[in-house]
Amino acid sequence: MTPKQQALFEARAEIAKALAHPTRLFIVDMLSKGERCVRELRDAVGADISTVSKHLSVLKKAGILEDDKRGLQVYYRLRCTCVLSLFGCIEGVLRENANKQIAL
Amino acid sequence: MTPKQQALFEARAEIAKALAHPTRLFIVDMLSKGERCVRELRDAVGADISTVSKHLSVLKKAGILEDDKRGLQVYYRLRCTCVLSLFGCIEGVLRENANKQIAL
DNA sequence: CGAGTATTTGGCTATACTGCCAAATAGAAT
DNA sequence: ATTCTATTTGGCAGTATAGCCAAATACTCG
Repeated sequence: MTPKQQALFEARAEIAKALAHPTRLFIVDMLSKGERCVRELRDAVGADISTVSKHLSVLKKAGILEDDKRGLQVYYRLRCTCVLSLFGCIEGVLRENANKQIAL
Repeated sequence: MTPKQQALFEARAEIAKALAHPTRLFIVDMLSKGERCVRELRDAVGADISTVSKHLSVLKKAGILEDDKRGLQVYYRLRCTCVLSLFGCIEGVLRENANKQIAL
């Protein structure tokens, strides 16, 4: 693995890592239906608001979300919908797993 | 988040987690060109063979790879190419990040 | 069978992540 | 200006992950 490849795959892994958590996937899914403020997300997720806020900042840092403050609330939304096709990819693997009995 | 949703997003996160590491993404990329045995992957990755073996087992457990032993070697390959479209998705985010200056 | 080769597993340490609480910040409203 | 509300940040404890070495396994070949 050359340093150049290393850098490329690290960049990719940053994005994958940001998505590698059930709560964050849930948030992305929820935002695919439109922007939401932190409290709305907190209510849906059911965790401490500081926890939700930290998840949001992980997704934002990875470039998956963007936010803006309007009034007292901070609204988050998807920065590009291409992330959604990621779900499709992942579902593809899950379907495969269901079909061919996966042998561990 | 209902228990049902919880389960769904946990299943998805398992797959995302398996891909959330530069070395594992590199391995997936390499296997997209055809099956390889562990030693070949080790040479390309440049880590201890036990490390590579563990990465492979993570990917296999997630249902992304399958393997079979032929002679002395164990050959790994992609179980479904749908994972490759994941790269496309991720590249999409990276491109977006490059375009709109991402503000942290 | 016994030696040799490819891979996996166990064990350990170092590092990173998660989630909660409490405290800090930012801004709106009185 | 002070208070109140929404969100973020710091800090901590618990848990998980990564990578190496050494030992175990699985199998082939003499």
